[in-house]
Amino acid sequence: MKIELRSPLPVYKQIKIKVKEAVLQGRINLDDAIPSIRELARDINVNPNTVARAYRELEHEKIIFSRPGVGYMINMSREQIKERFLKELEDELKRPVKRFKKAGISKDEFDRVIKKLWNGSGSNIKENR
Amino acid sequence: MKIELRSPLPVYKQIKIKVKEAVLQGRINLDDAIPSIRELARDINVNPNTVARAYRELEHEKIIFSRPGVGYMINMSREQIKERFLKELEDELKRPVKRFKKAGISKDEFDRVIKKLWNGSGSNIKENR
Amino acid sequence: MKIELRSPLPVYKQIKIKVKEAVLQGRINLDDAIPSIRELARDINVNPNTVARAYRELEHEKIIFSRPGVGYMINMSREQIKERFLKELEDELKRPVKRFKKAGISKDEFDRVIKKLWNGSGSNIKENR
Amino acid sequence: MKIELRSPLPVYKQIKIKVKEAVLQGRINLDDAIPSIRELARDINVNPNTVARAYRELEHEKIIFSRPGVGYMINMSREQIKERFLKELEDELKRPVKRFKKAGISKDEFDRVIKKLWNGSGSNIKENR
DNA sequence: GTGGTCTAGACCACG
DNA sequence: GTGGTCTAGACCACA
Repeated sequence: MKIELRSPLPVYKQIKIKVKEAVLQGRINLDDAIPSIRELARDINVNPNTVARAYRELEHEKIIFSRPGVGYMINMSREQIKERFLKELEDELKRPVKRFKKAGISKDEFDRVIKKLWNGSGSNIKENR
Repeated sequence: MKIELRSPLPVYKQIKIKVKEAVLQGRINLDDAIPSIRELARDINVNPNTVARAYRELEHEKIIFSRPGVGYMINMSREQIKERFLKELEDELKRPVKRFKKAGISKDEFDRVIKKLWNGSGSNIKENR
Repeated sequence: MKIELRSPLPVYKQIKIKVKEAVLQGRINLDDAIPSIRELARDINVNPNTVARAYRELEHEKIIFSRPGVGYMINMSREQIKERFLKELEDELKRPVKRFKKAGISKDEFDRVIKKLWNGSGSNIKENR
Repeated sequence: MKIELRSPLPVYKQIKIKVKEAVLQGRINLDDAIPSIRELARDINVNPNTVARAYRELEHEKIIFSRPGVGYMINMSREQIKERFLKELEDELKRPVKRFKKAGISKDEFDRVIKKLWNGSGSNIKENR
């Protein structure tokens, strides 16, 4: 797991995303254990409180669950998480799309941008909050 | 100009967007004056410092220029601002699109979401920062 | 006389410079009249108060003098004004030169920049305050 | 870091320069933390808002980056900052040099002034904005 | 009147 | 503790 420190996206949110992505990519599955808070914190070199916050929220979203004394496990199927993920991304796209329209930019130009973004996928540092 | 004080989008950023939109929509043009800091602050009921910050940043982006003792004027043609605006929105869309791909979501599903967003354009209060 | 409205250099200071330059370039001479406040204000499309301020300061510097009922005349020889002008420019160059040195930039690099500036002289809008 | 409160150069601009100089002089390096807003504000006895403004602008210039909850870090190599610094100083010198030429002053006289400025480097209080 | 800088102090999110 | 936003109000220079 790689955290982007220069990103304005808070670290705890980045961690949440990474966990979900790991399931979506099939790297971990339902009932699998995920790294302990302290282990992960050491690995990615962040404050354990930050990892704890990410896990706490994931637990609250019922994506993971904690087995005291054992650790955290995945609590949701890939399909369910995918559904959630789609909804989140949709929310994130809402505002820019709305701004496109409000600025009087044509659907053609919009489609061109979207296509360009889908095809070109180089790594980039900047993130949205 | 209407500002959403409860939006997670900071007020000063909302102001910046509104000014750009006003040019894109042809409501103000190159060399036109925009409302004075104090006037706009009164109008939208925020502190003058907040408006000043928005204007200052627009000035750094060369979208407007200041004439101390006179006011702020538009410094960029509609076309130039449009270009900038497109780039900004593209940047804002980059991350979510990349996450779409990373999550192994198909182009079909992606297109479906995009289409839905473009068509359904009702106002919504929830925004991302 | 052309005033650069987009410049951060206040208009009244630009006017002062222009008057001095006119003498230095031999376009006006000792005891010649310069445009009246209202005339100049109309010409360059600025507030008469602004021209008045420029003239007042020029008078205070003994570069012009007013003959009530007649107008303003040049009060200083080209040579004297040149001397003043040199001193002013020297003052203006002081700070950047100092910063060059403080930043640990070599004399060679400095000389290269100076040479480049002296040779390349295209028009530019930006000014220092 | 020493700030001249009486200088016509605004405090926030002085802070920006000091940060850049610190990197140029090798006192701080890429990825190093710089003093926190509140700490620096206390040290140089100015309001935290003033420091925040300086840092914010440095961030927009990509000289530093912020990790909310952690602090600000240097985001640019010494070489990159040097390049920027040179360009800034060049911009600052442009106007006065142009005026030298416009006033019909010879290259010899100009070189004499430049040489004098480079050699005589005593501290001086008067500064241009 | 205008913009530009600065202070004092509040409240929030992040780690 | 850190940064980020915002308010309230002061003082200055410019037109």
